[in-house]
Amino acid sequence: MHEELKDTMSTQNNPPVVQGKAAGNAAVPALNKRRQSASAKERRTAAAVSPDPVSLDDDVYARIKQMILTGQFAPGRKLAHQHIADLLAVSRTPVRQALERLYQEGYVIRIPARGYFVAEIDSHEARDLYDVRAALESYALGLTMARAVIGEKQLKRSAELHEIYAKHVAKNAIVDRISSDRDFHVYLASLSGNEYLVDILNAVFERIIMKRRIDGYWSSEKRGAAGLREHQLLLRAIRAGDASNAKRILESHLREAWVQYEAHLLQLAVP
Amino acid sequence: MHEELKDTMSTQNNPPVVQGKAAGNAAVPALNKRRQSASAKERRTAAAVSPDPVSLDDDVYARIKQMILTGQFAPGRKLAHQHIADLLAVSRTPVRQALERLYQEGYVIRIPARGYFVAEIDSHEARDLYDVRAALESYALGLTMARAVIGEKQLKRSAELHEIYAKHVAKNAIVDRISSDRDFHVYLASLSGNEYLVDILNAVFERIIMKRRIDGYWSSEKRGAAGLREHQLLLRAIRAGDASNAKRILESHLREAWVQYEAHLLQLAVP
DNA sequence: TGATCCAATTTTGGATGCAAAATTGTATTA
DNA sequence: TAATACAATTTTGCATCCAAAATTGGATCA
Repeated sequence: MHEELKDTMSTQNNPPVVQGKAAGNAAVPALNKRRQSASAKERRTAAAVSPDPVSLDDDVYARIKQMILTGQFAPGRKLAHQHIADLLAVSRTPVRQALERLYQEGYVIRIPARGYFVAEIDSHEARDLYDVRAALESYALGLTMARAVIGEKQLKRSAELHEIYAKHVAKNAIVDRISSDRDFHVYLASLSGNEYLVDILNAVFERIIMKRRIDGYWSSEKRGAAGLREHQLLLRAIRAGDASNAKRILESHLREAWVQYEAHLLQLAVP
Repeated sequence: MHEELKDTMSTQNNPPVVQGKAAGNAAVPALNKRRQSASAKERRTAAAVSPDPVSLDDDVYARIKQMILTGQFAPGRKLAHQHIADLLAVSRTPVRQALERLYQEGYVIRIPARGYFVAEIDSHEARDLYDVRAALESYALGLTMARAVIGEKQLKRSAELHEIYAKHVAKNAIVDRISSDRDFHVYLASLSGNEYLVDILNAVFERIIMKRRIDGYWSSEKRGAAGLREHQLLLRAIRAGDASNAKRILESHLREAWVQYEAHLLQLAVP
């Protein structure tokens, strides 16, 4: 036990005015705005002018995360404080701060006296991710159909996102296709009104996309086209207010996506 | 852009031997062992003897979190570095590190140049939490029934956890009841084999329990007894391999739990 | 009495210092 | 040549220092 712990939930310190929002994010990726850097010295002064008083922490965090997501920092790679600090031209403090955050989010692992390393994702975890994704999306859809009122605006927006996705499929623009697919799905989930769920779903998507990038899995054109049709069916069912059908379509869509990916993983493992 | 970024996913640095496990935790609470402290100076030397080389960071993190969960640090309260550091007899560095982690997990909010504050949870978020809980548990149960083989060992363990819960209900040991209820549910979810899901579920539970503590909601004895019966029915259905029935029971169990809590929240809001 | 400005103080956010532990590289020995 | 020992170097993990910003507490003025 420790001394002087008479300091409990006493009256001390009034809550700040803000409160209430901004909370509510466990499995959460950056809700934090980003900046494309500027050296440490610049910052202090620049911040006064710029309408973007983001801390250096956030900046460093975003940049390291980006490097991990894009594969510039490969899985397993060691992330030494000094090295990263030199690379980004900052001191070690914000780097540690950022690594801690990434550790919490699971992008990085930490071995007590040995440091931080970019996390690996095995195929077992990939399956877990797909399952969590299905759990969340499916439940969100149920909520949406059951209690949210889907207005014209929402339908229009869904269709819009669908169109964007379609365009990328047509152009076979791989990276854009994947990110617009994500946008479509996350938007649908967001109609449930459950922000917490959406936050987690976003984090899950980010990891799935990272894993896919690592595995070089961009799925086939055939899958892209099928996905397109499935989205279309899903939208139709939603529009029709047919909850059970919508759910069925979504679940089979997600299952199919996983099956294809799994096949790719197995293929990687064999030769 | 930045200089010297020719340092990409180059060969530099071999992966550490460990890897592979230990990863896979986004919405994750402490997977980290704890220690009941010891001042900074003690640590270095003590660590050599103690078989518990946990960092001070982890310790501070666990202790602050505990204080938040138990309400010693009330929602909205400001968490100033120096103040906490004095309280725990460490320097500000590990405190900042810990606060950052708590921020990432959503227990604390951060306002850029103003500091950290214990997060509030509104009733809207409480509902979101219950929904995410339902999404995860329900899906996990589906997975378990569909692909996991539930052996005698698992059934026995479930029954055991159920018994423990029953005992606490009987003794009306409130805190124990809640935590054993959590153990029961998390164990069932873990049978799905999806660790990622379990991690998130644990985080969700932790927040729900915190929120309930804040609201002084320990649920009625009546609800405790009903919950007990529902658990029993659930176990029976699982044992019988009746997936759809099990799922139905679980979902209604969770719905009921929420309805009761919601009633409490409404009651709080009115008078 | 109540609002406004300003100086003193606190607090944040970041940089650096430093001891212990881990890693690496080299020489010595078998 | 291969294994071990050990010294030099790096890295972690925590403490401390410091400038800029925010907060506080008066004093001043209306």
